[in-house]
Amino acid sequence: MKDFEKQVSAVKQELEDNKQRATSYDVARAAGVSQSAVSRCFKQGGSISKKMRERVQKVAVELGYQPNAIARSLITRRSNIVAVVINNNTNLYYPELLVELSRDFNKRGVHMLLFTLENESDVTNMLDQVWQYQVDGVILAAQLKDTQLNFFSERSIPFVYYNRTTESGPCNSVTCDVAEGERMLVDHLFKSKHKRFCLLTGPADSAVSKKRMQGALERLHELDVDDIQIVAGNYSYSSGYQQIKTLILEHQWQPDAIICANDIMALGAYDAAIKECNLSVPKDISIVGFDGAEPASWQSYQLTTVSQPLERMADAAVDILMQRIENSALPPEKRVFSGVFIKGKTCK
Amino acid sequence: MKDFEKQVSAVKQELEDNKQRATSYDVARAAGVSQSAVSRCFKQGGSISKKMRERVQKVAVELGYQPNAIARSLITRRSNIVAVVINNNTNLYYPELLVELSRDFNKRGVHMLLFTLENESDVTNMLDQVWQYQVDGVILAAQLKDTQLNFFSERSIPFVYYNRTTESGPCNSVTCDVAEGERMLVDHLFKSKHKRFCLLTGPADSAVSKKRMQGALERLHELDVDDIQIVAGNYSYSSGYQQIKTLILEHQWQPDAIICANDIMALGAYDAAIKECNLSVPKDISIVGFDGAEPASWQSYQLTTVSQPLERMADAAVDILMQRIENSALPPEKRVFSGVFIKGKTCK
DNA sequence: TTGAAAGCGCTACCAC
DNA sequence: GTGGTAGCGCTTTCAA
Repeated sequence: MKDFEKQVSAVKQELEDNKQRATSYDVARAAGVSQSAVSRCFKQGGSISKKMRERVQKVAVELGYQPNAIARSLITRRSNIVAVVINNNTNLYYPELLVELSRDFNKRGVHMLLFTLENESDVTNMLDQVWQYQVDGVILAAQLKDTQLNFFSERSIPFVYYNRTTESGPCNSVTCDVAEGERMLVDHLFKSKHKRFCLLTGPADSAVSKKRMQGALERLHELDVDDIQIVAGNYSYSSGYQQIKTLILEHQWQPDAIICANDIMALGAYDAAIKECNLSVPKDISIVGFDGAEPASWQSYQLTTVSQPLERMADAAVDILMQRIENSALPPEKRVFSGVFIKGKTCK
Repeated sequence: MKDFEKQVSAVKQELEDNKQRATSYDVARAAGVSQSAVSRCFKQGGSISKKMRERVQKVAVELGYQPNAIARSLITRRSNIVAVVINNNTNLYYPELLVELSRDFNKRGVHMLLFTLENESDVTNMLDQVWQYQVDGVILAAQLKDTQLNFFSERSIPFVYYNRTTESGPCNSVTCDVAEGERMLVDHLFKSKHKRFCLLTGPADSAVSKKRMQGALERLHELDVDDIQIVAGNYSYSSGYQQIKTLILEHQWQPDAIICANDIMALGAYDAAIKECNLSVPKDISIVGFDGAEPASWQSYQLTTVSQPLERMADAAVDILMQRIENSALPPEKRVFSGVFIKGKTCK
């Protein structure tokens, strides 16, 4: 055994005895080089000779060495971690979003710290954590108060609002053109002679729902439709089901079109109309949603809806965020995508 | 203005000028105490007088100081971060899992680093990241090779296998008793005189699917049923739809019961039977799934299935993991939950 | 109870 | 290209 190998196994033994993880210093010792050399070896574009790199890498593998990301972050002030904040009581359209985001971030060597919000106290807690963990940036798929958004600006933490934006003032955001989408839906219904409209909303505190319903209402008013009933749901299948059942059977008010704030609720409305009210869709009543959620396309439903280009929106959010992380001087950017009208079979 | 306040605002100004984040040292300077005192103030059970605590906290708020979690982790060797690894091409039952886990972990002040796996290279990458980021523990809702699991053991990183377990040898795992669940389903079908069975599997590389199908098969064999056809799906709605359509229309083989590896695929099978094959469910054909996914309970479907106690399973996983993080000497533990039979309306 | 000093593992900068 | 040295922000001894 050569001296070199002897040294490596001695260090290895020592680490195992003390149940310690290998540090760059250990690798340096074992390889007989300086600690700086080890560091450079693991850094992109570090000036290092081929010989040295091979020598160090061999030892590193042998000792199971990987640079400690925590220590690195401490000095570079870059954690390579972004926070993704979602509001779990809203739209269940998000699971697919997470997969998309995760894919995009991983491609860039960035990791996702996940926060799911349930109530207001979770928000302040999340803000603290984001600050404590020095995350490089934040994707916000949850509504925050303006004062809470200021938290990020004050600390120069770049963030991107997903599926929502600020009304006044600039910020980074990625949204789907909701007004346009609702207009397509309303126009489609109006052209086929629908007269009595029911709007089934999401939770009262959902800005997304508010925006969507507002979009539909505006267009209806433009078209001089005024036979409109607004019913409060909460995005869930069962709320759609219950509310439509109640509206038609108990309140005896039967619309000829139901515009829902999201797809899942629309499916609940669909089932209620058919199973509870003995109506035929779309003959007796038309139903439209919004999102382009998976189940909406299932054969049993084939919902008429507007599909959000999820993948492109996620890409955009990641793109905007990463740009702002690399270069904090970049001005804010709002990217708006058009939804895609899906004809479906729930409108006559 | 008192000297004290003067000092605070001087430090504050300085930080703002340099766009720097407040450190414990800054707080110490502003409050006229030692840096150690500030540190103790933010540590649970740090020995510190009430007066000192108040003084420090007031300044900390003023300067927007929060301890830097990264620096803390470096020295405590505890990141308060756990990795959650999910396999995105499998069962879409997971979104709810994430919300559950997130809720549980947040309650304990622990954060989730999310990894979604798409292919084999993602696994090795994930392992590296887990190691680099010094995560305290791992929840594995994805199948890994035994050699990959060793990675964790060798480095004493506690992990919990979710919805899967090791056949041989101990490990921490939380599972649903699949064999028992499938037995309930098969018995239910058998009792109502079903004779010709189709098994619709998940992706070939899914251990969960394999386990479920195996459970069903074993019971069928015990009951001396041998008119069985196995069809390969991939967990998705469309695979269920296509495969059943093909089986019945093209291969002209019509089972009287279809046992699916998961719920979503069962819904696809259901729709195919009705829309494509003009069959009536459950009169002509019975269909069962596994999971207790949301859409399975929708009025249009009311699928007969076995529901996994998601919330309790998630709780258990978090519980087992956190215990191992606090005390690494704890022996491995496998917790098995019984699924709940949901009668539904897709079996005669 | 308090403060001084060491050091976690790394990168960044400097000479050489 | 290479090695020495300082120091990121914190916790943790150890004296006082």
